[in-house]
Amino acid sequence: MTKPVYLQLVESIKNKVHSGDLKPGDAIDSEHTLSKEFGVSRMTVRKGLIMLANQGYIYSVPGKGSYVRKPDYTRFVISYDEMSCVINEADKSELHDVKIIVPDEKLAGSLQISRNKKVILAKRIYYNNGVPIAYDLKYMLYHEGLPVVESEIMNATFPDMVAKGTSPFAIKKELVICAQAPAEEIKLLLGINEDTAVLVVQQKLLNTENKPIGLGITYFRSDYIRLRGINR
Amino acid sequence: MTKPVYLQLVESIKNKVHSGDLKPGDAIDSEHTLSKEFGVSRMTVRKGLIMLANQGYIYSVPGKGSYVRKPDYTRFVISYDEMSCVINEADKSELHDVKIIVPDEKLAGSLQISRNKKVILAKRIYYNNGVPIAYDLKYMLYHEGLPVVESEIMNATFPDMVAKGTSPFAIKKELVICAQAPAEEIKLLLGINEDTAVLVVQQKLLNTENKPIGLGITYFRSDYIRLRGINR
DNA sequence: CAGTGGTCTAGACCACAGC
DNA sequence: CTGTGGTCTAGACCACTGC
Repeated sequence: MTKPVYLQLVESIKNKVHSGDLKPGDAIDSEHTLSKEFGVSRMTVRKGLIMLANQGYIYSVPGKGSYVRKPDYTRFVISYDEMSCVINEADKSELHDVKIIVPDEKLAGSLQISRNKKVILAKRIYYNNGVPIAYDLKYMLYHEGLPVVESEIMNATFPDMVAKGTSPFAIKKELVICAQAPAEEIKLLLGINEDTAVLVVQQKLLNTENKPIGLGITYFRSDYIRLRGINR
Repeated sequence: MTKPVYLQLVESIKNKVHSGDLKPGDAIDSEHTLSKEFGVSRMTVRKGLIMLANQGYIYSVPGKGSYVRKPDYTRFVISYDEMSCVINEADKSELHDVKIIVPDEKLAGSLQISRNKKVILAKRIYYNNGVPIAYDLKYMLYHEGLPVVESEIMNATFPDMVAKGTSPFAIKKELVICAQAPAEEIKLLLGINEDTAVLVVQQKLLNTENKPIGLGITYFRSDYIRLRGINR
């Protein structure tokens, strides 16, 4: 079983880049040259170069050539899901409270709505082995005629809850991560004292027009959560 | 100025997915069908489909067809750099201490080295407008014949410091993010009390064989840091 | 002007799914 | 067997770059 030619070309160039044979800014041989070197058609060469470009190794300038890109050390991919990002996955979730509220100024600003709109607030606590490890608040725009039933709030994922009726692709999510010393309410709910901090993860859901349609804030016990990221 | 055909095809299918006309799991028309529909060659259709696959919209099964993928809400991209991720960028960095140490058991484990190897430890404090906002520890494997000079430690990025001599592409980074109540030492250095938590970001640098070659731990004042992530 | 990358074609052969 | 996606070719035309 032999690898397709365009993958061989990808590997060949990656090796030169990894070994330092090609350094950031260096020019790659032209597509014409590579097609002769590898004895393949230009389309096959292009397929490989496009893959290298997608993976951040090179970039191309029309009329000039292709060049090795400087790697970006600041981009990381993290996998975040409020139920499974804790050290030992949350095994139970308990609905603490659901109500319809009138937003205060800060929330109205976050959701970009006027303060006379109604908002659904669901409070939830996540457990691991009986230990409360996270306190979760979810704010959703309230729409007449689209009642939220408890089973949905318990079982659906946040995007599913908010995106009822629209395509799941029509949603963007933004995360904001920070640390806090726990407020009194949170100390009580999670059974911690001031020696334990909380990691706060805010999720904002946006529709295709970048209008907020939901806001989630999760307070994790610092001794039960670790977010992991990798680059590339 | 008219868009290339393969981009028109990409847009067309994205629209059907966004509108809910195509739902996750649904089959896309075959490449042959699409090439007739759009009046273009099959290679042009494939270029569009490959782009859609790269962007997570569809996946292809050889011998069967292409299908709409279920979106992944758990993947986020964050941009992290210890100097510029704070709310107002750190404007000054001060070297607090540099020394060569013998690792304790935990550090030796983290770096996967034996405890008789030497490690360089650089302690640093970041400031914003004169306020200390972060305390930073960097551990690097010590190699004879590769002296670390102070100017490098002050000015180089962490990967550059550690990767001297090797290609910058030959490095992977892993992040671990958590919250902590500040230890006494950190309270003093950052001038905070127990009402302020710290966000801890650990960076591990790995070479191509996945061996650790450097470890960085940064303690940020919780009131000065916010990490942001977006999906897709 | 010659060389470069970007787009596109009209075929071809293959391995694979499913009937 | 037919239909599917995966690979590949040998051309073509275009817009752009730099001389």
